[in-house]
Amino acid sequence: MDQPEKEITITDVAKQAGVSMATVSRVVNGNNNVKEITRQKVLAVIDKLHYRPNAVARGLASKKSTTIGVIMPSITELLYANLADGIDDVASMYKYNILLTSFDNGKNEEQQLFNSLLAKQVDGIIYMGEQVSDELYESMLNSRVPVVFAGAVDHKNQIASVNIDYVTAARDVVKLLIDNGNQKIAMVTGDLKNSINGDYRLKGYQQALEQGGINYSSNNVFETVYNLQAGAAVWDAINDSGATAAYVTNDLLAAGIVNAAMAAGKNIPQDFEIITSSNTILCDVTRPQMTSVAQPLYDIGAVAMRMLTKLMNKEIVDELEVRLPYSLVKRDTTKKNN
Amino acid sequence: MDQPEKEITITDVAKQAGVSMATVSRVVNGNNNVKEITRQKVLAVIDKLHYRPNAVARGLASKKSTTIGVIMPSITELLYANLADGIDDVASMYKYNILLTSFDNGKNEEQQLFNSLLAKQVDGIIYMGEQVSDELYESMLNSRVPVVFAGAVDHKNQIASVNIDYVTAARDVVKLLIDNGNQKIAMVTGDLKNSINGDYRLKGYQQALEQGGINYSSNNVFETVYNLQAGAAVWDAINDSGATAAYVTNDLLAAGIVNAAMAAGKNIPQDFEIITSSNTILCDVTRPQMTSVAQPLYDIGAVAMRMLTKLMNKEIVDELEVRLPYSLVKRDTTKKNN
DNA sequence: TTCTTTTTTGCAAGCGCTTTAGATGCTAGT
DNA sequence: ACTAGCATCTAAAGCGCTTGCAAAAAAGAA
Repeated sequence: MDQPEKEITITDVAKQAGVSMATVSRVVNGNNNVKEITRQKVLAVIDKLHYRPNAVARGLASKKSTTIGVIMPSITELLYANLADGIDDVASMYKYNILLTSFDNGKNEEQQLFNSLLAKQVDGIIYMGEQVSDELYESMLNSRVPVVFAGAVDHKNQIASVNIDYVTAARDVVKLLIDNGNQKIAMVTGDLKNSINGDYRLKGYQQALEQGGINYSSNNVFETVYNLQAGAAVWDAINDSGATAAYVTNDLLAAGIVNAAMAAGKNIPQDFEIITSSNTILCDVTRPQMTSVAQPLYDIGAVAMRMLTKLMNKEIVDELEVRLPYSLVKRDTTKKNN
Repeated sequence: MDQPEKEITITDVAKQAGVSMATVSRVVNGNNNVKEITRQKVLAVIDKLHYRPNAVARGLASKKSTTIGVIMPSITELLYANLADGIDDVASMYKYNILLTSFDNGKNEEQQLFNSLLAKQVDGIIYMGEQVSDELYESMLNSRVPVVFAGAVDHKNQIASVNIDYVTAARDVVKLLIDNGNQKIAMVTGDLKNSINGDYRLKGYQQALEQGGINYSSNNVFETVYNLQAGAAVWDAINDSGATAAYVTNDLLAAGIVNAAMAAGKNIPQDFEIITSSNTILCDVTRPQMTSVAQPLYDIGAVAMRMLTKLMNKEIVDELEVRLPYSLVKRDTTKKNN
């Protein structure tokens, strides 16, 4: 009884059903060239034997693994978790499995992850990192399988990507802060080498200032890391700078700032306004609740995955660089107008 | 140039290096039976050709995929994300890739996910769901590959699992609430059919009450779902019940309650105390910050994965049911004693 | 040197499935 | 009855790699 019951293979099914392997294969793969009665016969045997095709063998023979690779920074960051959620749903909708790899920021192991995914013969890859090295970029361009960026920008615009327009999003919210009467607005950001921050958001911030007739000063840009402590730590500097509002690029960081400001006795939003950038659940948890750019994270992931299916399928993709609409969710860290 | 440059295979390497495939295979797999000079020669060719072994072919030939499957509820729930984080780290430490599958609670698709993972020839599976159907349980027991539960209990204690002692954890915190002078303590929980809630935590809650000489009443047990709105929604009922403290089984739910109570003008912790159960980042984000059972989520995931490696390796595992120590992190939703 | 051992290699048989080329059996047309 | 034309099906060649077995080479032993 307890002996490792031999796995049943396509041969077993073929034998029992009195047909060839090829026919079983056709039935399993839904190929039409099988007489209905034969199909039934085969299906019956499959059912009886609990036959389950070996996906590895299938992959080797067909050169398709029905598996996609996902490269992401920490899975515990809500931003990425939400993107992954969208990817996952669409992937399973199209019967793809997900090979998940994440990297500790810093170590340049992304290239390695990428290679290992290729070695596993994934049919496509979704990348959600922050900055790709030239080498990795090169690998992606020459890759045998399609690559799509989700929530990550390709400055050279050669790789498919799904994002929101970070520039206008930043500009919009900073404009709102200006309209609300703020003259000195801090931008609190993560690594500026990440071009979403350093190129796009910063540009939007600067554009808004310019349009509002406010001089830009790098002194108002606070570069730090994405965690609560950093938020608390940076608060004093922000406050000392005389800023009356802050545009923050990360919800957790923003939560830290909100709490630090509250603890310092600031009255939010009357004395200080804050807008954050991802609209994760954290925006609803803090008190006051945070106004935020609402990135359609789930959708970004979902659309990226959908795009990948098309690419894998050699279908034409009209637009390589997709920009999904974002909105602004006003909560309680910004003043209510009229 | 743009023609799909043929993938280089072990044959190419063998030919170029003037050795047999077998030798190349040995070199690649670190088999010792290769003369050093030969090894160097082969490695040089591998390097030159950028040879990368096809993991699928390897898997088929060796019957090992160096891939494990992970079955989890929503990836966006911090609890699971943290478990997954630990799993991921240890998995990559042991060179395993992760095939991630998640399910929308409710639909009984877990069995299907399990089967699809087996079809993909994973070498082992980590399960993090809440309740396994009898059918699925049976499949797991008879599975060709080992299965480990992470943060999920096996009431029948036949499948390897890693958890904390939910009973004593619940008892401890409820005892603390009693010691703090509360006579009527609510338990706010998710689905009681999930045995972590319905069997373990509830039991701990009851034990603490009993030891404190307080009568248990199911009226003080509030069963709901895990989100912010539910927390807000259940608050009135809790308050009306006359409870002066609550033991909550989920951080997001707890955050909802904290905020609702504060909004209702309650003074926390003087008027109302709250203890939650997972010590995720949410505990630090709310104001007041939440006292919580500190489940070592990352470690649970890591240990589960480590156990799985042993199981996959046919090593002996002394204890099938691992209980990791938990602690209690006192923050500001409970009174400071002296 | 010759015979053993031991170390290195190569051969070739699969792993379980897909897929192409061609066989077989039917139906219909003439 | 004979053949063309389809619908079905089978045979068998891989897919790229691992691995047991045996041969070849190298190293000792006598």
